[in-house]
Amino acid sequence: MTSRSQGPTGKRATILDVAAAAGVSRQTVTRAMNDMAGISQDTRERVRRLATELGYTPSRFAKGLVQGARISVGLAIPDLTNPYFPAFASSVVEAATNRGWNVVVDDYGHGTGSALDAAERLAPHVDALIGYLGRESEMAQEMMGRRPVVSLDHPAGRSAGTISFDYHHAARLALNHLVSLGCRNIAYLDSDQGRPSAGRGAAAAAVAEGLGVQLRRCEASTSAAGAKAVVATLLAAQEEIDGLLAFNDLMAAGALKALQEAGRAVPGDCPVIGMDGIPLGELLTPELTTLSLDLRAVGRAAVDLLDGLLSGSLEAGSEEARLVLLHTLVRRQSA
Amino acid sequence: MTSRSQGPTGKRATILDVAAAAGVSRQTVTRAMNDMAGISQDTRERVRRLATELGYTPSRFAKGLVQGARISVGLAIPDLTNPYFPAFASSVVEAATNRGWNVVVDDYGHGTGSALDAAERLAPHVDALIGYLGRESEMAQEMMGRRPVVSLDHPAGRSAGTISFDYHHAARLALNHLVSLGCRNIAYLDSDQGRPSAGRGAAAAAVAEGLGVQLRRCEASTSAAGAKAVVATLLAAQEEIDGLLAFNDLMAAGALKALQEAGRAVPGDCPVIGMDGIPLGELLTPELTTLSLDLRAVGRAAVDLLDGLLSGSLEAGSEEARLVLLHTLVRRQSA
DNA sequence: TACATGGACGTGAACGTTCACGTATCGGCC
DNA sequence: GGCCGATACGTGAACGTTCACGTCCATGTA
Repeated sequence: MTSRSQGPTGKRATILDVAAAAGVSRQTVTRAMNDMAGISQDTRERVRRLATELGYTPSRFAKGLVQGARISVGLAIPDLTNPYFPAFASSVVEAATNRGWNVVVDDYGHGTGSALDAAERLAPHVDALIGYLGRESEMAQEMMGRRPVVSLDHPAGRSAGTISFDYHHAARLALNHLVSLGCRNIAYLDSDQGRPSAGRGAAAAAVAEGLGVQLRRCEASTSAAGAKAVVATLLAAQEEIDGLLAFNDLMAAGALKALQEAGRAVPGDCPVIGMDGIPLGELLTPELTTLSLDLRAVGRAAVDLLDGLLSGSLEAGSEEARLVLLHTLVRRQSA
Repeated sequence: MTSRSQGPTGKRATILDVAAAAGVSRQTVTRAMNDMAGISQDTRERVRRLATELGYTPSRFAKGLVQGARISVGLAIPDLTNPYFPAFASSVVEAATNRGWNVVVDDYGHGTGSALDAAERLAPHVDALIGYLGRESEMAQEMMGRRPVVSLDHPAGRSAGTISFDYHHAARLALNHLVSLGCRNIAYLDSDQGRPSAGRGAAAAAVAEGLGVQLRRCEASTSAAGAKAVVATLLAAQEEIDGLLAFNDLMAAGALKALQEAGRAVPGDCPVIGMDGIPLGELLTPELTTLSLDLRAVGRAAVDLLDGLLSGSLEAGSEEARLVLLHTLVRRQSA
């Protein structure tokens, strides 16, 4: 309102406009804007004033072109609405910021989009990619060309780096514990899309078989509400369930609700174990026993990996670029 | 490993390298890479193959410089660890993606950083800024120059756009309800940093005075654990509290825990009301009554506002660019 | 034969910076 | 008077694309 000199209409002001207005050359404007030597205090201030007056903002493209800009990494996430992912994203952003990197976030879950859409959107704008890409990590790596992709929870993928989890180890921890509590008819509440973590259910089944335990697998949408509904019908069908392991903590929370509403005591009648250890678990009643992951460590690891790949100290696709992390059993009240 | 032609060391391949390798001109490479007309199928494929072989990735800077690139907006967030912010961020990302915009996320909370640090990091890389910036929104707008800043929860700020909340309205809803439940000694559990929402406590106090109700204000760190600790000591001190309103849902969750551990029934002995309506509330026991905000609507509104400002249909700093949203009382079990 | 048509390609210019120089002016010193 | 060193500025080139032209050649057409 005050000065509409260069409103949203009309071309944006360039360094030359400022130079002309100040009656100096490009280079002097550069010197003024970037606090360089070789310019008088007077000129510096005058140029600065003129610059803000004209609404001049240096073009990040021109700057990037000539200087080679800071690294910017894409973060492809299935669903920021599931508390697991913000916890992870938060640590990625922190680690990246510490290195002076930018993070461009894409959430491909809210539509019915695929990870590939996210990769496609991000690819032209980033120097590297981190994400839960599932089987689409291959194509994503292809789209990124030489630029490294760190893909989580998809060990089979051919991305430059990989972070995955030992689900057999996790399942052993959980099932051993449930068995030690006396559970014999254990339900495994799986995610129906099985998008990234298809391995979880298979591992649980394998371990259960090894232990000689009955494992009833059922599927629900990856949300508390979905899990609640499925467990409710399971209980209504008089299924003999005396222990429950869930695909993730959110689904465990839904299961807890269903058990509670059905009048089943937890852990008394049916111990419940969640997975991944999101902060939410501690707030539930009863507090959720879970296969915990140090989520901040996961984010840090992803960025570390990327750093190695970008700097060349780690070779893309090599053994050292494939990390496997372990879950820990955190005992709280629910089991 | 297969072909290290242009590893991380050595300069990156440019369009000219590809052109030379293919024995064609720049323009032909452009035509091949961008699916343009005026090129034979043979050449297109050959160039493409050579390009991936050389690890050629078009420079986003050069491209942006000549074409004027997609809009990218910065999102400055205090703490992705607090479930409120991912819920908000998620809707911003969705709305932005729908418009073909990029979102660069910065979480300034994990260090002891200020919003200004985030703005400083983002400013060189984005065309606009959305964020919970508190009083630093002024300086942030200054750093951004003509580029619009939409600042949340800081109505006094001089940013181009503003989204704020009517806390008097919210406090009336909550306190009226508590009073109608028979509460007379109500505690207001405030955030100690009061970073963005300093207005919440003041509004609650004012409304309480209007209603002639005793309002005991106490402060805790903005987390479930912090809230739990403070409420626990409050109860241990034998304070006569028969109702509680919390700064946000996360703190309400902590309060719930403390009440439960002190053997106080909720809502029987002490109804509890949270604020903002994050999804977490439904998973608690008892389910949390809250002053709910349509979080997805907040994000959409922010992006809409930005769109108006960028397109020029909305004037920076004008009345139309200052939105005020209302909380709604969602009754669940806790009050 | 002359000339238009169109497909497949090439070339100068432009985008907005910064870098590495070059130049003018002034004061001081021998 | 001549030279030196600062200080304060200006200028060509480069960064890697795309755009708007131009060129060349084969094919058809009158």
